[in-house]
Amino acid sequence: MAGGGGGRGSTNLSVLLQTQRAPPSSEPFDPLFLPAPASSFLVSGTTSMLSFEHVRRPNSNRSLFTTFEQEVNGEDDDFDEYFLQPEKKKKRLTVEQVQFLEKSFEVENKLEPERKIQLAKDLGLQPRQVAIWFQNRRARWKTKRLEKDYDTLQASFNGLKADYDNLLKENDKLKQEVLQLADKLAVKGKVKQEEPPPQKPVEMVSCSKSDMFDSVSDSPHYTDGVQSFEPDQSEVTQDEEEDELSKTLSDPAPYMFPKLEDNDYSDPPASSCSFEFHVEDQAFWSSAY
DNA sequence: TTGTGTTTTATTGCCTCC
DNA sequence: GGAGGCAATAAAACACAA
Repeated sequence: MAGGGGGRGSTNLSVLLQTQRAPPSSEPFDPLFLPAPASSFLVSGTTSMLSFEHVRRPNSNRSLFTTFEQEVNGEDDDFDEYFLQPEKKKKRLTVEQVQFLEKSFEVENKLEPERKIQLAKDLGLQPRQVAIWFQNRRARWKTKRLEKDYDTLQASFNGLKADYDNLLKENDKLKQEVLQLADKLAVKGKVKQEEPPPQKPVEMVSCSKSDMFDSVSDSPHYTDGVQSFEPDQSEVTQDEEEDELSKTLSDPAPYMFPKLEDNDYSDPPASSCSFEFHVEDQAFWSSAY
């Protein structure tokens, strides 16, 4: 390959064409910057280069410039032996060339050989230059992508960290509440120890109540095939209620009725509780059969 | 004009794939 | 083993402040 030297061991071309923009008037004419047909430096039908800038690389025997045809055909010549000039190592591509390459890069950031040659033809560049441009462009793209990925990860990390910090604060707050409530409980416990101990802890009663009775309505709810009903509590004090509950727990029979089986149409049991068998329901039962 | 930092072009050496 | 890709690097070209 042209200029690559080093471990590439490729085409070993020695003559490179200068392919840059039209140089300042003080510089030699740059033939390849013009569209191929307009390039006047090429002797028709040959690959000879007789009138263009011709320089060597510092650490290579290769000239900076070669014709596209030479690169493609693998030709070389010894003209560079005669055209040693002050070094002009690198030239920037024109804005138009770069824009063209950028558009091509957007389409596909890898370069197949055919595409490389076509681009080189279109731009008046060496295929090697096109390849180098794509390589460098990929490197820049990769760097930018890494920066973008880093920013994304950083933002994600910041968000998660904020969430984590909030959770820590909330956790601390809840711990404080737990401690305060525990303190209150301890104080209450001391006070109650001085009084005669209650037969059943209040917590247990309330808990049992909610298990036994629907907290929303006074009507009984049906539990696992057994109808239970709530006694009229209007005349029951809390102590009595606890006693009743104790009874319930020890002997629930008085508060339970056998489940109505599908074929059991007997009247519901009369009782003094709030469980009522409404007239409409009776009509329903009688009409249903 | 010059010093300095950045960008772009190109080289080199190594690696992988076919 | 050759071709091509990539990372690291050199160095020219460029931008810009002082």
